[in-house]
Amino acid sequence: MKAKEENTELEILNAAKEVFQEKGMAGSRMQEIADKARINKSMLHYYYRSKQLLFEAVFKNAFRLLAPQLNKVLNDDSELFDKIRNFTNNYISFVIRHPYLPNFVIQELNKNPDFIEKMRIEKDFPKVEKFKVQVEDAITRGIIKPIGAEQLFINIMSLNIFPFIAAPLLQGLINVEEKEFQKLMERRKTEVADFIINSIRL
Amino acid sequence: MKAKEENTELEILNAAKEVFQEKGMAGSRMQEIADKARINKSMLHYYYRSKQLLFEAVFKNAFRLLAPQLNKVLNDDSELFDKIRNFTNNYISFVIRHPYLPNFVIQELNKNPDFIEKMRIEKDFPKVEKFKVQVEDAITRGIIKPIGAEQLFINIMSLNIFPFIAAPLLQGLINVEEKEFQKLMERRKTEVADFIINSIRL
DNA sequence: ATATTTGTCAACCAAATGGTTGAACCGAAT
DNA sequence: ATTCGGTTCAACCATTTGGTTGACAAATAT
Repeated sequence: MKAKEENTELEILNAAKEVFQEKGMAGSRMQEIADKARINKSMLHYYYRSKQLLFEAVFKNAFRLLAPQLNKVLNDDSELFDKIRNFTNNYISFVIRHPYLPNFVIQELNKNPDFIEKMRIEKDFPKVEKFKVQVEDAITRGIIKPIGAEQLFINIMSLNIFPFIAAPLLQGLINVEEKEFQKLMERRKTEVADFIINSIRL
Repeated sequence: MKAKEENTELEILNAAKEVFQEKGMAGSRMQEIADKARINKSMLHYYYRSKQLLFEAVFKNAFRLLAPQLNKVLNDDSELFDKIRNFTNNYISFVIRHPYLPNFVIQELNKNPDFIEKMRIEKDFPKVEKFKVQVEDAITRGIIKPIGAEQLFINIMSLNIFPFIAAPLLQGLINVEEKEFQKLMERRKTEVADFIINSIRL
């Protein structure tokens, strides 16, 4: 019965992912997850004991998916400008594959800031140190203007992540349909990198 | 008994604001709002009929508070660079006064994109047209490099709003305490404006 | 083949939750 | 003093919700 067991467990995790990421912890219902996984509600508790634990499993999975993306900026050996261009160009593809994920992680971290400490233990938890060295090095070598690595990192994240988090608001303000907004996002793949590099290049 | 009536109604709205903005629609409990307003739960329904309507009252209020901030970028007569510096410098003060507000608006708009249409009717709903003219004018006058007004607007919003929305995540990644993070945000008041202007200035 | 463990479900359960009701209360007008 | 409209609350109510139980089926081990 091994196959089936793992199957059900995974089926639950996938259903839970969909529901939790779309509606958040508070807005999600165990029944909806069970329905989506096409199993009985008892099964959820059989495999994950409680809503809280199921949620944490989903959250950890989500974070483990997001972390490598952040590490592309923080812990990659490529040259700074390439790195910025690469991340910016790739992030949109990531969002298309996991539309609710970044916002989900950010929101639940807002409601439960302690989670970040639990995540820090993980071996691939993104750290800023290496990036900091790289930025400071680029500054001393006269490649970019002086800027705090933290600020630059925040800027890269902001410019890439925010438009997707605030999509409905921005669509409303700019007054474009979803299709047109997607085109704007598509153009950002290159424009945002240029925007950043223009700003820091010497 | 007029005074008391308005008092209770306002007291409810304030309590509801606090609870809704911190926990979102789904995570909020009518009882908690009643407790915070120091009144009976029945009063909530007496004045606002249902959770949904109370929520919408809070949301509209929140949006009406946020709109003027956005209009400082979109519908202000000041010169482009001043405008960017001004907005960037002021936005942090706004967030300190209303820490949960921007995220609240964005989140609930995500869960209910139709809300933006209801808001568009309001007379001070921010529109991008005027800003667009200003940016295109600055481009033809050779003051800034070519850039879509929409992209520039998204960039300004991203760089200013995102750090507060993702504060717990960013704090975790950069590995600083709240105090230190606040200092980073304080520095952004000027640095973000420079970052933007550096990027677009000719 | 038999016992044992593992997986699945329908039926339940207690607590929480949004909402309702009816009576009491209060200030103002008659 | 009485009436009357608006205000307040305690007690209720129906439904939802996370979670449990006990029986049964399906594998696995003996």
